[in-house]
Amino acid sequence: MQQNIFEKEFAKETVFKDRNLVTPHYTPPILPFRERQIKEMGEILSFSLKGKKTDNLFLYGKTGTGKTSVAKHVVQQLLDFSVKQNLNVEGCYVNCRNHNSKYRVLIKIVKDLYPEENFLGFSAAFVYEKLLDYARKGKEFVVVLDEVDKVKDLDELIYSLTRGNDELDKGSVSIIGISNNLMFKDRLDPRTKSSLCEQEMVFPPYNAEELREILKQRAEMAFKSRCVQSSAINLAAALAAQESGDARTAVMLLLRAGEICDKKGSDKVTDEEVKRAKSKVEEEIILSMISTLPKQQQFVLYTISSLTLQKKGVTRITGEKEEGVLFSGEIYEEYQRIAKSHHSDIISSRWYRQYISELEMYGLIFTTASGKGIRGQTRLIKLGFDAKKIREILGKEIAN
DNA sequence: CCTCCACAGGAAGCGCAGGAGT
DNA sequence: ACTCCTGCGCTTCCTGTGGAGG
Repeated sequence: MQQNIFEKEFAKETVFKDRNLVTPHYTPPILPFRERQIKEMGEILSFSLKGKKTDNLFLYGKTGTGKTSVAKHVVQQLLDFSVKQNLNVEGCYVNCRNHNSKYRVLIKIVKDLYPEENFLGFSAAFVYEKLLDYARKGKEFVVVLDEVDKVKDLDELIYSLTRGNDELDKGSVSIIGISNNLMFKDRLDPRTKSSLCEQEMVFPPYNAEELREILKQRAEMAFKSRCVQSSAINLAAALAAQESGDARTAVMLLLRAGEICDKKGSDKVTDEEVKRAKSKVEEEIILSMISTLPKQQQFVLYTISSLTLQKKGVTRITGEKEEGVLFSGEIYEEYQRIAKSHHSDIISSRWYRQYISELEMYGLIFTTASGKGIRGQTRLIKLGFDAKKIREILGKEIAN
């Protein structure tokens, strides 16, 4: 008799108790080291329970610092409490990466309010009225806009949402904006800025100590008991902390390490698996950052990684030596050659500089102003990740 | 000291796509 | 269906800057 192909997979030994709990989507019920932010946010939102409009709130901090988790957590608690006490508070979460225009955000909100109806195709004004109708029933409405910097016409969205408050005598609309881009705030229309940022909260990165606690807590929930060595947790925390203090990377390390264990039939996560997971997670992070970049920007980054591999280092006139540092100008020249050889257009040097600034913002490269020993004013550019990996990944990306 | 270098980065404008208004 | 409008990606043009070199 032939064996069902799933039988073997199903019976396979695993170190996981519940694998879902170490995926990035999962929000744990307890958020360590964010008590202050939770309390502060709770205080701000509590006004809605008394039937008042709460201040709009803007959260920022790097990726994996718990912004989304805290926001979801507090809003959920608010809604739970509201239901229990029979109060008129309503909330909604929108990820603006998927809903990246005023219209799409409004559609998403209204669809959450009226799940059985479909508003796709209706005019923006109609959808907006629908939203106000809802608030007119005396609802205090809290909208969480995650990755709010991705909205194309953000000024108008914020304006529309806040304008609602003037037209309503009962009920209100409050906004919680989340962003990991600090610069973005300064590019906003001053009016938008002042209304969105009535209150602000900063989320600092976690340090190694804090990450260790977080991972310990997750490991206990997600893995079978005694399947994860404590030294492995320490290592994962240390690795994530020196990279960025990003809890998401730290958790991903644990997840991939566990998967590596399962694959080779081992029943214990040790330093060895974490080390191997590190390279895998790094690749995933690089790929997720790189794949959405414009083609020309990919060429620029590819050029930087190629040159980094070719050159051993720059000797300054002062005698000190630095590894893997490139001049802005030489990159642009090489970029033109590479783009040409791919029969691609070539961007102007001005726009190239713009791309360089963006790459720095994403943390893919580091730049420093040329100081003593270098003639003229230029930027010295250094890769933020392993050159070989970036070139390898980009090579595939550019090919298609 | 002045001049030149090798860029940085602001301002203005251009062509295009996609949405709103009619 | 048609114009009009607007944001976006990009170019062109330009002024600014810190140090090298004479």
